[in-house]
Amino acid sequence: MQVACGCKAFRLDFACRLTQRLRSAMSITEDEARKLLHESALRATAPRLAVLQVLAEAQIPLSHTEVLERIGETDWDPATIYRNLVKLRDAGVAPVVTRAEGIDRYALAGVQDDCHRHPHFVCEDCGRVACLPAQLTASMSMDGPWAVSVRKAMVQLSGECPECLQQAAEAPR
Amino acid sequence: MQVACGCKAFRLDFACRLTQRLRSAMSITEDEARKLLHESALRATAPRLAVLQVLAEAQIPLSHTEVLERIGETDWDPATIYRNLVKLRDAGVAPVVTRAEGIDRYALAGVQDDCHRHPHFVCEDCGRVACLPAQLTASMSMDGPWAVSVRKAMVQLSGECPECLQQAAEAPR
DNA sequence: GCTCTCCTGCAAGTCGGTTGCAGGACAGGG
DNA sequence: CCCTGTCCTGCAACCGACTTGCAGGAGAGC
Repeated sequence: MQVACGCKAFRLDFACRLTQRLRSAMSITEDEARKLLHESALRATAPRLAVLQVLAEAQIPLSHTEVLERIGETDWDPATIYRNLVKLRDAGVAPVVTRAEGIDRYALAGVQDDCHRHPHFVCEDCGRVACLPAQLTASMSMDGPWAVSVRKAMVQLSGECPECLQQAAEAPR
Repeated sequence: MQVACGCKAFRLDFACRLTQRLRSAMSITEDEARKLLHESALRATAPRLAVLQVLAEAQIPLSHTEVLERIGETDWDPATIYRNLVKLRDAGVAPVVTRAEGIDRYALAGVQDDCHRHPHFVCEDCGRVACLPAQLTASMSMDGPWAVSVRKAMVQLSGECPECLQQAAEAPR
């Protein structure tokens, strides 16, 4: 529950454009990472650069735990990695693109053309997440490699409900 | 991560038909509840009947915590209510229709025409869940009471990924 | 270099979900 | 109507994701 500041959307688009060049690179040089952080007014610390690197290399959205695994053995605290993900998320650099199974997964904005505004698939067995084509139609579930896999679909929208909007309008802080 | 048994889908449809008559009633008599449980081979215990009652009265999907709140002060253990929800879910009587914010919410199958196979809206402020029209189109976000509310949309599909399907085929248990 | 922030490690705490165990309650058969 | 096997319940844990307070340490502009 937190209020999104007005500049958030802008920053996201900004970061999107900034990282556009990474699209097919699937990795990021330290200089690029530092520049990206600088543009977002974030300090370039070792764990933060590592998180960026991991997210850039991943072709799928990663959860906190998955980022930890990919980083491997370090003496960085899990909480530090977590806070870095939150920072990057708030800066619009690495938005949460899926909350499948109640687990937030982050992805570098711009690594995918559409900033991950496409459906995601969660495996009920292994828990891994995959990206699905944006033009998801009824026919899609009938052919292609995912045909037999998709068993359930949920469409989830979020924002502020009319009631809360009204309350906010009545009692502005 | 658990394997769905083959009969699950059948049971769900079965329960759907069974509770079809409850559609607009928004409540359930004890006899109806007992019958419903009997059809699903579940014992009719006091907490279980209470859970059914609460779910039937609710017009929206409820989480474990919300069910507890609606039941009010009792000496039933929260774990008992939880296990009852799980039982009802597994029997197809009360499937999880949304996992918004990582919280499972259950709804009586058949209380809604479409067994809740429509999009759900989660308020980022109060956390409450609402049901949205099934025929969700781009234009929908432009008019109607939800117009200004919807800020984010996620499409989440799940099942077993091709890789896991193949492993299961290679090493059947 | 200096200093002001921001960041980190440590430790703890929240919350939803889940489970083992022993005793108690339900329901069908006798 | 009782008996018995099975299912259910209460209690008390545990797990994993997410969060946060605090004190000390490290970036970055001047």
